[in-house]
Amino acid sequence: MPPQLTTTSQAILGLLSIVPMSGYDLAQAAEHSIRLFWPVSKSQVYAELARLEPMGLVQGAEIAQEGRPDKRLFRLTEQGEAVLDSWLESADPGAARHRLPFLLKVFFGHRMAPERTAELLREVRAKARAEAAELSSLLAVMDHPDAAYARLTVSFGVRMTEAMAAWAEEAEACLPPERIEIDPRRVGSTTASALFRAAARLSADDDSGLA
Amino acid sequence: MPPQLTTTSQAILGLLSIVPMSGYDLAQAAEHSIRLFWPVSKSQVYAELARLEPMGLVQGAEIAQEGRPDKRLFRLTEQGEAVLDSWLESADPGAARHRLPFLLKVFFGHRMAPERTAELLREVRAKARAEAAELSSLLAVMDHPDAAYARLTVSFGVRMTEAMAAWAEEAEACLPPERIEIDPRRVGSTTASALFRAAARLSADDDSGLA
DNA sequence: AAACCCATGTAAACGGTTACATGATTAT
DNA sequence: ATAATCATGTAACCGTTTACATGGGTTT
Repeated sequence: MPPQLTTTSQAILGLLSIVPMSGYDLAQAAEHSIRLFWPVSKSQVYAELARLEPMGLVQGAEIAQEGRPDKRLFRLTEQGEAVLDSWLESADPGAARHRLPFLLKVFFGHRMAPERTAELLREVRAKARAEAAELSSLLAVMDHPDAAYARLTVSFGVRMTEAMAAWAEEAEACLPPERIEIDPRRVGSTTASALFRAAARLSADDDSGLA
Repeated sequence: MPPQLTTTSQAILGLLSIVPMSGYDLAQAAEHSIRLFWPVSKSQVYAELARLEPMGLVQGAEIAQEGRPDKRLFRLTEQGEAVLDSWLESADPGAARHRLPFLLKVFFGHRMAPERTAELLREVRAKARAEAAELSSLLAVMDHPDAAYARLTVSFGVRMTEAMAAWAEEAEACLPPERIEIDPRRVGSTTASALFRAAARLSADDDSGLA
């Protein structure tokens, strides 16, 4: 019973379940495949390998090379396969985490003239459209039947970026015509209540305020 | 020139730009408003306040209370407002980061019978649908005109969760009928190449393999 | 009686990123 | 000449989370 593997550890095991690789290869593979939904930095790859090997989940073999540095080729051990598979087999999607600075900026839109937020929204839309296009053309090229699962993750990206672009467009049209003035001095403001209580999934009545 | 504020710092400033609040209030407000796209834990709220106050961006005032613990009410200083506004005014959306464990599981679907992945996908769809419904009913209740920007962030959530559910449904239908067998022993496998080179946005030819 | 709300923090760990360090080979 | 590729790592830091600590008041 390995002492609590992180999702990143499983990611490393998973990549090694495709081909045996060196740390260098792993870092590149991660960058070119799972980066968009589970980034793994180069240093962390080496750190993970150093953790996983003594646990017996992974095994490295020194490969002498000439003309370039020697390397250690890592492969999944049987124990490693078992650990990976037992993680995969639980249908638990795990906790998704998002950090989207631009939504913070939108949320605080009351500080700005609506045109500022509109500009931001156009930026968001442009980026989303560009990414959607890139991913779509990637999808078109991924015709190898064995890449079925990889294609699903890319099509996820297409869906999300398209939805994002659509939202940004709609949001721009929904922008208030005038700047929303919120005076923090107005203590117990209905605005603050509306903002904070809303998300609390509670009643739609009462306006006694926060303070 | 404050020495490099984090996005979380800006989030605290932003919340205080709505109403002056105690650390406790801030933590709750964050939990009930920006949590889905920028989570801030209770401890971190206090840590941020302790950083922001000596920088002069925020100022706390002791409020004596009876019947409950005293508290410190924090308000934005003029300098704090300036810092917040200059951050908001740049139309840079910032770097979005996602961590979606279920996409990792999908990506490694070749380890499992397709039915296992199908189960996962159904789980994902159910969760997404539930969240979409919750956010939609939230939206319906957020009718206060001053909550316009907050509503945009919620409608973003609706869009994303709906897109996610739609993807999960489509993905389930796209699942390969048979398990994809990938033998890592087959060094230089075309599969590995297809998976890893694909995302590199490069040529669609050549199959010399990785190793 | 037990649990939760208000209110403030500290301490420790964790997961992860960035920068640094080294060095041969190959491509531009 | 310069930069990029291959290859492996270390060290320091950063942002964040979790658990701990305390204590009166209110609600169930």
